[in-house]
Amino acid sequence: MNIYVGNLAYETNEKDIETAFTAYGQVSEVRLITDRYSGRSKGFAFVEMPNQQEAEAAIQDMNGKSLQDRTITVNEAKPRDNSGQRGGGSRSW
DNA sequence: GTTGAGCGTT
Repeated sequence: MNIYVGNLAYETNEKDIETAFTAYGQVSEVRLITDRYSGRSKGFAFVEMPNQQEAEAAIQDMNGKSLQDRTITVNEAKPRDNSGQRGGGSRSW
């Protein structure tokens, strides 16, 4: 299950998220979203957990919790929008 | 500071 983690502090790293979520179960991958043009954190991240029940437990327990003085939002991630799809260079012409 | 980008075939 893909999990969305929002309202993170800029000081938060993938290791912090991984440590926080691995406590509830197995974490397959952690992706801290950073701005591609500035290299800074966007303030949210995604966590992938192979076990659904552990993922739900992590979501329910982590949602609304405070991490580094920031109340984070945790819920199931939505599929990516068109924003991440390749095609910046118009190739469809 | 709130839903993921890789510029060319993973």
